[in-house]
Amino acid sequence: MTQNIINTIIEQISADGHRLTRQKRLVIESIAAHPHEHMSVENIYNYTQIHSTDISLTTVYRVVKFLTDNNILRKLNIYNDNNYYELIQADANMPHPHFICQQCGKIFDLDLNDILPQINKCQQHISKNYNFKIESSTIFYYGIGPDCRKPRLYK
Amino acid sequence: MTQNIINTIIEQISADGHRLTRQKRLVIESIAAHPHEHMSVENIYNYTQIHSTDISLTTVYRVVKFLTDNNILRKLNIYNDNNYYELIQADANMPHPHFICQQCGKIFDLDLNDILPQINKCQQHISKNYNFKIESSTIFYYGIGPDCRKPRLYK
DNA sequence: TTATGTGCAAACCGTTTGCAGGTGA
DNA sequence: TCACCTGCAAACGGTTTGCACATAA
Repeated sequence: MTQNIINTIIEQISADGHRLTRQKRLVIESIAAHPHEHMSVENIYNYTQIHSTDISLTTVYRVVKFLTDNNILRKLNIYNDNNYYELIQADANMPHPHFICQQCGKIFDLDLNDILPQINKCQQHISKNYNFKIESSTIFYYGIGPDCRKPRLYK
Repeated sequence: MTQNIINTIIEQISADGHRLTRQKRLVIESIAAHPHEHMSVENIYNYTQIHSTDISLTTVYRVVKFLTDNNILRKLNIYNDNNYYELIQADANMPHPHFICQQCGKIFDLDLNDILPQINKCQQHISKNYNFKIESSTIFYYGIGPDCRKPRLYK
């Protein structure tokens, strides 16, 4: 599973004629090992250090930029000023909202298959009424997540 | 109109027991004079300088933070790494999406009264299925805006 | 009068860059 | 071989902070 992700990315890189270095491989492995996390550059760097110190923070920045430019990673824009990245998988073109818990900071991916019709209706409305050509969207909901919603003490 | 906005904000500030200084007034006037723009701290600073040089960039940062903490401004999170701010008006609790033109960088406010039912349905779905308490949301669409969509040369 | 606000310069911190040396294809 | 990649240290740019002075209430 994780290995599949790694292989796919590596194939994509060489197919595009880019070099596969030790450092790129390290970053890719670190990201693919945590496919459902949203990681900052520093997070990724820390993961790489577990397996090898043979990579610098500068290079992680460069590889992350490389992966983002090549549509393997996507940069999220969350209001806490840190930049987070996530893997772009097969569902790349699906609207893909996130929920951020304001208490613990955890980021959740939302699967919106059930309400795709509503989402699409919104996009169509906007395209039509404003004459916009929509290429992508980022949707963040902020609030309190399930882990931080305290159970009632009595009912 | 603009004066209304200014008065409302000033009232709110003194009602909350905060001091009203020359500098705060300058920032508020600069923002209120352009109620439909999304401005960076530097933009705001530049507007203040038109009317008076009696304010520093540092103070603009501090006043913007003050206004944000007091729910007069809202910070937007757009992927181009600059922080932009907008006035929170009476419609504060309405979902309030934006569209960003990737060509010219212009930011558009979207009025979604017509499709509020769809929007609300999405939020309800998320709250229910994931057990989230949603407090706010930021929705950005990226693409090409009407000004940058070239007219066809022939049809 | 005095708690707060302000200006300046310096610190901060995430990110980028120049350069000399290393390495994948 | 050689174009591209990497590490280091230094630069960068937006933002914050410490401190002495100024000012609204």
